Amino acid sequence: METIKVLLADDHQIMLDGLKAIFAKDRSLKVVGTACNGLEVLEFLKKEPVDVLLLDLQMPGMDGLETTMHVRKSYPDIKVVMLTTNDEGSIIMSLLKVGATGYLLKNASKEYLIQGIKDAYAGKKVLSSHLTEKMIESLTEPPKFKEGAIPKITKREIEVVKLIAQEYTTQEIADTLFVSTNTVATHKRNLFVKMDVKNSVGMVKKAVDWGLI
Amino acid sequence: METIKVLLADDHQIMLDGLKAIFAKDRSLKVVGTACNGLEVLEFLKKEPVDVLLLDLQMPGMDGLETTMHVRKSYPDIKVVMLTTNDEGSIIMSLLKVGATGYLLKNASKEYLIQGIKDAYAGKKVLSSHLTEKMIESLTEPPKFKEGAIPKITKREIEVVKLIAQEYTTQEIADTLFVSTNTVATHKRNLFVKMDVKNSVGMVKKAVDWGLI
DNA sequence: GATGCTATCACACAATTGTGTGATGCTGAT
DNA sequence: ATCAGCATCACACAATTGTGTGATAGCATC
Repeated sequence: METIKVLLADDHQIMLDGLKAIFAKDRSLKVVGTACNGLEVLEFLKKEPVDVLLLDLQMPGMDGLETTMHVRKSYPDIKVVMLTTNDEGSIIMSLLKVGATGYLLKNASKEYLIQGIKDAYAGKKVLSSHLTEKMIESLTEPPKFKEGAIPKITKREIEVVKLIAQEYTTQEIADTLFVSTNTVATHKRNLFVKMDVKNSVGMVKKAVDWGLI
Repeated sequence: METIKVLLADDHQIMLDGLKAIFAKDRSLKVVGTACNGLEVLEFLKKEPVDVLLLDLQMPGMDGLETTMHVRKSYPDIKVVMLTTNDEGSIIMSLLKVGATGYLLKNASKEYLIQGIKDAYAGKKVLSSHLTEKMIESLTEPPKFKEGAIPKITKREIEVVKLIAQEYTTQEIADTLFVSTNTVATHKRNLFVKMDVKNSVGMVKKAVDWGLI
């Protein structure tokens, strides 16, 4: 089996040392370098090939998210695994969207970490099972938490929001719903207050957030 | 340990029989009824309490997705676990968003099924590990496709988009970026063309879609 | 050094949006 | 039967947005 070349990035030296120690025990992994921020990572990549990048989410300067974006762009074959204490669902989502291959918690066991790197190298998406939960929750729950504050939006109002989101003009909405522009304007007016936004842009954004659309 | 009351719904009698046989082996589960479509499920729920609903995604009449929505609305405490052969990421997402607690494959092992029901009952989100992969992919891949068509948006233009998304007025944007309102208007104008939208609402929506924000 | 792109600005005008205020009929819940 | 909430409309006016048509200057690339 060939050796997997791993690059570690974390702004805490202790963490780097710890990880190196952990990976040193496994013959199939080799830590080819370390970096303490995103820029150093990019520098390193210019000089040496890397298979898997283990990246801390929180770093000074260029953070994990931004670094991932850059790396994905220039080196699409490198697998990026995020390593962090953070377990906020929405952040995980952003990362996966940006193209991270995996997302592990810092308090994962040594074995889990090593396996995670191997899986990532093999092209598998890696996610701490605990995080899978979180992520699903971030999809499932939002409607509940956020919506604690969600006011009742009328059926009619939702129709209006949807049409606005489709770039319809007040006039066009009025025509579509067979009401006067005044009525549509009133609906919008009420929505602005209910949703606590200043204009249609804010309204649509929030509507998407709230899953109204 | 109290018994978990399970309601099975599937349009194939064989499947129902098979599931009943599987669950009969476990003392902590009790199949209190079966249904062959969504309407029957709702009928049953009116008469008897149920803890976990094991639902086939494909059913004639009211399908799993629709049934889930109805059940979630009227009986928010019932855990809905989807059981299906389908493993399309995007569908899973829809289900989870609608409030399904889990999603299992029909070819899962008996043990896995039983454990899945128990986990769901305990409030855990259940997802076949194979499906987790799929789901993540459905989040990861889309951006790649879409981006083929994404035009080059300038750094400055992105700043403008972001501010618009924050409900800033053209005047406010101008003040923030220390340029004239004319300049901002021009940026917007160019963005409308590049992004092929009619107004700020469409622009912001598309920007979110494209991950520009 | 021509060309293309970005960023900047002007000016005017049309179109749309947002606000203030007030009103009517209908419906479902109390 | 009353009352709250919804949907509907009017009218006027301010504010903002969107468009048409230029123009200039910097910068990179070819």
